[in-house]
Amino acid sequence: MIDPLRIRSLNDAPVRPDREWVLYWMVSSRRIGFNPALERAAAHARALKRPLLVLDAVECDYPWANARFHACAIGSLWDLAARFQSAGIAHYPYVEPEPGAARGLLAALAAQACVVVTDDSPAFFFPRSRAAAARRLDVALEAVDGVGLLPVRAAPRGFLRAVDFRRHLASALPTHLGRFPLADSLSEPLPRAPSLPAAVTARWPLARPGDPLPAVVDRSVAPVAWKPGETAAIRDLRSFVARLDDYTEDRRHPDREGTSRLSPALHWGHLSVHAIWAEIADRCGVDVVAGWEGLPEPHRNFLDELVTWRELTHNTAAFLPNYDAYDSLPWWALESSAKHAGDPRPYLYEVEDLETASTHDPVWNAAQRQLVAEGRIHNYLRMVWGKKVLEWSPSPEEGFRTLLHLNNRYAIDGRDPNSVGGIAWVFGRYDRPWGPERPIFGLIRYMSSEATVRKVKMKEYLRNHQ
DNA sequence: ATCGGCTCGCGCAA
DNA sequence: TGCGCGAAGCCGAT
Repeated sequence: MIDPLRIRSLNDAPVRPDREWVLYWMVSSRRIGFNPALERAAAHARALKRPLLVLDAVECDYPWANARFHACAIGSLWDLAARFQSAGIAHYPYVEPEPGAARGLLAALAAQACVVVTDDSPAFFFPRSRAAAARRLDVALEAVDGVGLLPVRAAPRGFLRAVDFRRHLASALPTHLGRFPLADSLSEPLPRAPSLPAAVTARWPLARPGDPLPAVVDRSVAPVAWKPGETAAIRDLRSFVARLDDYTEDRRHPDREGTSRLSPALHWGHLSVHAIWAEIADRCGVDVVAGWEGLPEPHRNFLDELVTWRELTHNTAAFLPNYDAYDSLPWWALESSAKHAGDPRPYLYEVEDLETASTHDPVWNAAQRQLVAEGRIHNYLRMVWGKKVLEWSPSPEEGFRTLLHLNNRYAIDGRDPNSVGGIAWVFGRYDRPWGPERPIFGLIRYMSSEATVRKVKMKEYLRNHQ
């Protein structure tokens, strides 16, 4: 059974049992495994004895759209198309050829739907687009939260420190581990797939592999080697879990690639946290309901990153107003930064200097080059990368904006509560004051490129990104 | 190599 | 009201 705390009704319109199909408007959970929204839509279809239709649309003018992100979004269409076809589910892959072309498609499919189910997600443009749909549709619209192990909106409040969120997690998690979504949302038989309505496909033609990239999409950020889609994500997951024993030590060193690198798959919804925990639990021979307290240290460390930190940042996105704006940072950090607003900045860079990795600092330049070339920065260096932009910007507000810009434009896991959380941490969120009080930083935790080179193994990394 | 000090806010015990 | 302690650090003293 789907956890009722994951389901929200977004409008007052009724379920209309005499219509043609149940529509799943797939948005941020683009997967078949452990997808409570898809599971919910399938349950409606069985109860109403109607077929299931999945709308899987990629618009071309969402914020930060470019060729890199389009490749991520479109790549999963074909992975899903094959799997929906073999499950006998009608799948409507659509790639918008020009801005605004998709307008009306959801409504056209919803006009023949008994009920519409979509993904819940607290951030980016998703809340606005759901709200617009809720106003427009004449049929019940439900949002189902497949973000994490805990339903985001079931939290009693927003949490601003990991230690407090951990306490909440410890009390809430046992219940929710007992309400796992299905490993295969389509495991139970469904009514036969409808043929897609000709009047709709005539106006919004089905996407096909090899369709050209829409002309309007920004080509200046090129696709990267990361392979999108649930199938690839599960393969990557298994290979990571096999080397999890070394996680605690290896994740610190850029030369070792000990991190999971699963963050893009989580961001695009190609992989769920449930799938990751189930895979680890299975390999360790424990039941998912038992939790990970008894597992070895590397496993616990990874799950703390995956669950505590990831779900904390989603909690922040859902509960802290303007969570991605500078002035939502903690009071002590704003005050300390303000006190140092007049400090001289020995290095000041324009966004363009940063974007082209033209600073005096070889560590920072290497991280920025990795971001541009690969769409990611090694986790440890991502912190230093951020701290330096704080140091080299005319003001912390501008540094904050610059980091969001660089991250949203290049990172394949950007535009996500998690990466906003990482950037906000640079300016003090989730952290505490640290003496001694320094120029520019004030009491905000300081990091240096020089100490980083001493502490972590990154000779090859510096060679590879120059 | 390891250790303390730097500094603030919060939950909890008293 | 006091106490302990907290995402990833840094620096200097031992």
